[in-house]
Amino acid sequence: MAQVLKEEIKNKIYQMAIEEFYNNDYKTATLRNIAKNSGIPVGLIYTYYKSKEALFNIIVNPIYLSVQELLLSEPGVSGSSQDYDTSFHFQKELPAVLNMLKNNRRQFVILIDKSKGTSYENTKEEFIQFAKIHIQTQLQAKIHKSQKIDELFYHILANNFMEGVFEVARHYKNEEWAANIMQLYTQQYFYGVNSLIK
Amino acid sequence: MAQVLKEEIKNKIYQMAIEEFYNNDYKTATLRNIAKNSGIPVGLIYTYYKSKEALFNIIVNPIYLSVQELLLSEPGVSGSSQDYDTSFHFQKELPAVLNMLKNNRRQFVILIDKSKGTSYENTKEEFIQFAKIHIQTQLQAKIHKSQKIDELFYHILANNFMEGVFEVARHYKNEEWAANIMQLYTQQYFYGVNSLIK
Amino acid sequence: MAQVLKEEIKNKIYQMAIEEFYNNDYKTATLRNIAKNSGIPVGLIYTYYKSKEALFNIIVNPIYLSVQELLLSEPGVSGSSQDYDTSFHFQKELPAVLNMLKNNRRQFVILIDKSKGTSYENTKEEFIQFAKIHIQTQLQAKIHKSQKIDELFYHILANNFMEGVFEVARHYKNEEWAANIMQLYTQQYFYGVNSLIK
Amino acid sequence: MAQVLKEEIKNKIYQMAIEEFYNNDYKTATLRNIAKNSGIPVGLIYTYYKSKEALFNIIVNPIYLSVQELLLSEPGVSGSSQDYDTSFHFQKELPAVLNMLKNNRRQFVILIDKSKGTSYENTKEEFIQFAKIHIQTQLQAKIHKSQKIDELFYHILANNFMEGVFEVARHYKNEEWAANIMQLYTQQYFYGVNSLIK
DNA sequence: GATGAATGAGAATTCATTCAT
DNA sequence: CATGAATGAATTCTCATTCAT
Repeated sequence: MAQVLKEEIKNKIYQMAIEEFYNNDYKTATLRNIAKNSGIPVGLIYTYYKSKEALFNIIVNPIYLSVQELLLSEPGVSGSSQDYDTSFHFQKELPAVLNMLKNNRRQFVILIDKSKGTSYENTKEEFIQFAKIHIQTQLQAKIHKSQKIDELFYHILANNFMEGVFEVARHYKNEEWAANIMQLYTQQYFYGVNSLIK
Repeated sequence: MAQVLKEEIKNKIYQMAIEEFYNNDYKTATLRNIAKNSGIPVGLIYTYYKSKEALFNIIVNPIYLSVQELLLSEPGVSGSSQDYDTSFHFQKELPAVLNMLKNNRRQFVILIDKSKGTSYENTKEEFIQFAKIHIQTQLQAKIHKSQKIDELFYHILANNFMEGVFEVARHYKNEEWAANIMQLYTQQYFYGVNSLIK
Repeated sequence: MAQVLKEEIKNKIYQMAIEEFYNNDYKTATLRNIAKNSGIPVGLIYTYYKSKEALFNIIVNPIYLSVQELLLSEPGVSGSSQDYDTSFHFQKELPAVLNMLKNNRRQFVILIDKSKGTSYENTKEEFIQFAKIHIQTQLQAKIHKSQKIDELFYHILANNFMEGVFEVARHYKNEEWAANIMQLYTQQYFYGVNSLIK
Repeated sequence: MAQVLKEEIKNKIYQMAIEEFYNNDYKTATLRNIAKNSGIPVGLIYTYYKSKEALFNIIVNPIYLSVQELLLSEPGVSGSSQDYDTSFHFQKELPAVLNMLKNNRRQFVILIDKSKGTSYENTKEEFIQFAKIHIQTQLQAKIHKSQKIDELFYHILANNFMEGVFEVARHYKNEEWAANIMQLYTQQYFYGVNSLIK
């Protein structure tokens, strides 16, 4: 039961830390607030988490890893050649993404928007880099060799694409809504991208 | 020459403040760092700027005003009916945008990405709202009445579009490069948007 | 016992703050000094009091309220018509005043003499105004209509009268002493005032 | 002419310093303000006055000396034996006091009310002590030996009396007004005092 | 002598983290 | 283990005074 109690407290801290980091920054968030909202003394946080940064990491790291995995996964052999749904093999990952948003959207937003001052402060950029590689690979296979496209343009496409996900995370309503938005916006995205290909 | 010296230091502080705010946040940035990098004692900053926030405002306000003006300007009478170049009358403003980026891209990034904790913290959202209104107006005129589109989707489109500008600002190389990217990316954007209109 | 310790320190700070504010001004007093004299680090003050001003207020506010109440109280029905003991119904309040001086004379002096720069900086004047109203009412009922007395003279009488209380507070020895002084000085005051009435 | 100019500047600083010390405290007043209001650079103050405290002293010292002199002067042989006008030989000094108020009332107020933090911070008390000695001497000559009066009561009488002067200084309107108030208030004061003498 | 920028010593305040109980 | 007070470093900001020009 002590164990149960401990888990409860640990979890309460975890939840309130999400609340705090989500509403503020890493820097702006205070352990005092987290403790107060958890109904426990400040010192007790250190029984469960080594430091402010460790607490932040535990919130953010699982999402970091799983999103990283999604973004690094191989495109898979999509034999079909429909224009857009194969691009960036995104359709395949969509359910996983929606699931992540459903369960952990706030951790995701913290990771992306509130991590300045932690070791995750470059995560957003890193994710966009991963997306960029996919997009670049796919597009370069399709466009005419002579058509020179700046590296950074792929970056912007990637950013654009990823920002769609971030925005859904930031303004999340419910699963259906998210699925709907994502469908519309990937359509818009891929039609747009295909327009670049003669 | 004392006068020259004064201007030099004031300017040095200004430049180093841009550096500091750009690399950090408003909150994370310290006057200590700005002073150190300017080679002056901290207190001297107050000879030139009233406070940390005043220094921030002086960096950011001119850009705020000019971008706001761009976003609030009337669409103008585009007689032609080519699909995308009339949309959001963006082509018209392009030169002004490129010019702003050329001269003040870092101030712009600070305004957009680093202003948490200042009176400008909602600027990014504000700008996206302005863009959203344009986009919504234009799209609603074109799509079939029966086609129901979530408010948030317009928001995402607007965010997406604006993020293109932000990204160019964040990774700016040179004028040509920016012009080229912007051209590509607005094309991609508008073709994508048009795909939504049957 | 930790609890006891806590109260002890809080009280120590409170006492040393009275000491510091009493010997200096609000502005001149420093938390550094208060901390040093309390044998604690400066930051610890903030564990017990929200700010310098909050600490000041806690010292001064109770006295402010109780004295205000005394000064606003109705004259009451003094049937007798002896000249001076009805004037300004002061005799009635005397015990309360003596009690206040006995227990909180230093807080009272701080409130009156050291509050420049706080929200209490006009308290002395405010109290004198209250006294002035009483005095004016009483005197105007007695003097001949034709006798014109400058508004400011009532102010000086009120100031004079109140200064008697302030002086007792500033040089307080003990209860008996205070009672004695107050008796003498109100007598002197009211005989003087009566001399003005033909 | 350089000398004339110098005198002008020196005088301007002097005047603006009076303004500044009068409206604030010694501590709260700033040389920056004085310089700004004098239309000169801060550093120039140091050409004419050695330090902030020196400037304060020059404003306040002449008044200090002349009031001190007034208060230390011998009662003189007032042959007449009217009750109150001989007491404290005040009538004799009245013209000098009125003259001082007319010309230097603000310096006087600064000396009395704003000198905390300077070497003059005890002047008010000192002056009251002087007055007390007079009052005590005079009263003790008249009252019955058996009547024991506390030392501090004389102090309060003295304070009371002096506060009358201070109040006139603080709210000074014009010479006539001052003379009138002083007459009324010394009357009130001495009748009151006489009431103590059987 | 005049100038006003530069200096440096505080002041209030905030927190992550530690540690005695 | 739990507690929350204690610590100390860091931050913004203010000025009297000095000093190079």
